[in-house]
Amino acid sequence: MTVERRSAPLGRSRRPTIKDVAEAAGVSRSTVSRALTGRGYAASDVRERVLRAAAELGYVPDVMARTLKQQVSRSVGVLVSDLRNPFYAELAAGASREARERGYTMVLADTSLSAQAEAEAAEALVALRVAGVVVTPNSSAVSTYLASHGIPVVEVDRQFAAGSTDGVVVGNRVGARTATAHLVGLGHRRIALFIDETDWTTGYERYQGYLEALNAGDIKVDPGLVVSSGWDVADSRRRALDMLRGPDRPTAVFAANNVLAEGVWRAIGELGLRVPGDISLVAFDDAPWMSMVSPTVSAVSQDTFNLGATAVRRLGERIERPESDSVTTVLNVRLIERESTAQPPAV
Amino acid sequence: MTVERRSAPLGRSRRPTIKDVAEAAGVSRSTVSRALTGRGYAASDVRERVLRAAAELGYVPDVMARTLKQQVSRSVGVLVSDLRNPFYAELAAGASREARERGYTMVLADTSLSAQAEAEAAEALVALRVAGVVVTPNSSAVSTYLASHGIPVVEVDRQFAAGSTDGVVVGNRVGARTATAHLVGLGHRRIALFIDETDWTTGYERYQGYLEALNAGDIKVDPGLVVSSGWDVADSRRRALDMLRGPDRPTAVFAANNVLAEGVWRAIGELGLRVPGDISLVAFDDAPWMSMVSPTVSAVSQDTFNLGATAVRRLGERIERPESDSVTTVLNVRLIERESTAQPPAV
DNA sequence: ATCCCGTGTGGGAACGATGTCACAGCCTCA
DNA sequence: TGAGGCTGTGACATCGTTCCCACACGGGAT
Repeated sequence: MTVERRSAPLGRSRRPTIKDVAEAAGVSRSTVSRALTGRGYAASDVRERVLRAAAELGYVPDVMARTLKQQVSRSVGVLVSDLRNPFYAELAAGASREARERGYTMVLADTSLSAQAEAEAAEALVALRVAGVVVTPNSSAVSTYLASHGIPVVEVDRQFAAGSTDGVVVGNRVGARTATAHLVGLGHRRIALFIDETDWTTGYERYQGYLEALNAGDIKVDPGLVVSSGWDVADSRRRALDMLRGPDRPTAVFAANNVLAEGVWRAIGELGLRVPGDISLVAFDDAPWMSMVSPTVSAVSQDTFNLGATAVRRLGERIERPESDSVTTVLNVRLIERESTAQPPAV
Repeated sequence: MTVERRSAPLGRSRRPTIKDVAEAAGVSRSTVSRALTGRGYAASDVRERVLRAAAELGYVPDVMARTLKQQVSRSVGVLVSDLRNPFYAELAAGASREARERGYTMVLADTSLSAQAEAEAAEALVALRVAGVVVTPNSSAVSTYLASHGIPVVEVDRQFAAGSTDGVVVGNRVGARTATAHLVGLGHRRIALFIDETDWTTGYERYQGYLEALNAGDIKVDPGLVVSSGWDVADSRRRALDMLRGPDRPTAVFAANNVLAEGVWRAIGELGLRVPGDISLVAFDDAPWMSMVSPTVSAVSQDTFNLGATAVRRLGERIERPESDSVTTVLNVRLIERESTAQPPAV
């Protein structure tokens, strides 16, 4: 790391306040407020003068003062698990755009899957008096805490407080069932499931979808084929190596999210297995790499950007009508069939 | 999109203020403030009582009021171009972690490469009285504007206001030179450069690095091999198809960022060219897919997470000592040699 | 006894914006 | 002419917090 030195400090001067604008325009603070916000009377020539004075001074109303007075801010909090995961990044991007379109400032925190960080972030949001919060929750703690402070919450991707807070999720069960049924339809009977955990709604629903498809195909569930892997690629890769090196390996794998799919993909590559000749692979959550590798990977695609945008939209509605019944919005998913799935190898 | 209905509104009650805590503890507001902030005297038994009362009430100090009074907030703004690009997502993740560690709240906006959105975001940050801003700038406008409001700025990834504001960048020139020299060293003489634009410091430096390596190898620059592509994958892919279908195609391509590399990669795949047999590829900016595809793609890797973290750290220092000279920090990059680069095909 | 100092505590004025309220003009209509 | 209705403006209290200042109390030195 190299450091070069350059010059130049910068002069600091007091930021203009509404009072400065008032003096410059020769009117009172009240009049400036009315002219700028458009609430209340202001003669057109006066309004003109005020606007010009404000522009000349580069006046920007102080959100702190305004919020303090009005007791309601124009910012929303967004809490995501891990920005480095493209899923959450895209979700945040969607939230960001929708927030901007609705005139909200977005306060974003990456909770890094740590309960500690999540709690701190939640408290910071309460302190900021945000108008509402969108969260990809790890427990019901955040929703409960925020609700106790009267802050509207929308849970996105997964739900812990369904029934008492709004939620925006995707059709996890249907998606998982479709993906698994696709494999069954191709003739697979030994289909492994890689999943992170089944306590959350996402994992639970995907697991159920997997089971449903097997049942529908009259396939007995083999618990040895259901791998409850950890969070990261490394762990998933290790578990996949173990399983695929075994004697009685599956002919197909359904990976319940993009991280697990990456681990499985790497393991397959390392073992020199051919896809889909030796083994078929289908993933939940279509990550960019899946359409770039060879063979391309079939995946259940969720519109993640839209997921984030929808959550913020729902939050906006909730803020406007706090007393309405809570709603769970389910976005549809679709299976994209690519090259990684085919008939099982002849025995 | 399906919608289910669920029940339950929630009781709203006034948020506890410092006054409520004071009454509960039987002391004055001043004493509560001293007890909680630790500034000024407070007898230990009184402090105890106050802390307990605050905890019981679930009191969270109002950041708005505090900021209004103190005229300095504990939040920083982060402006990035496009969260959907893993580069910016990772940068934001780094910024997020560093901000949290330093006790700052992060206000993040995705400016979507639109000057309009950027200007709006900047104004929102001024209104929020953020302590400082980290930005991946598109012009010098933001830095200038924020500086005029006395808000410290750190430019990250690229610089438009070098000399007057701090910057955190990577060794673009060295990285590009190394990557190109790697190709030259393998025997390539027709090396194409895909680059977005050369007006920004990133593009300019990478271009210069490319030229330097060619010069060092006594290779005459062929302007026809320098492609100034647009922003997105689709555009880059199109330009790559054009070039690689041509009669006199290059034996190697250096793509100056991950988006351009993706476009080139897709084009190569569509044309059925073999990497590195027919053509070598090296990219600036190591994206996840580059180590997953086959063959894996050689790339100049920058520690993007660290880039974001460093920028926030630098911002923190600047906030503490506003008058010190501005500094440009250059993070080192390194070339990761993978499978996509080899000797040119025998003629 | 008086003064002074250290230790605690409370009163009250900010910070910047909003919005209610009162009121000053002016016009219209009875 | 006086009542009443508009239009337009300014004074002022308020939001929740901080922090300067005044002051009360007790003890030690004069």
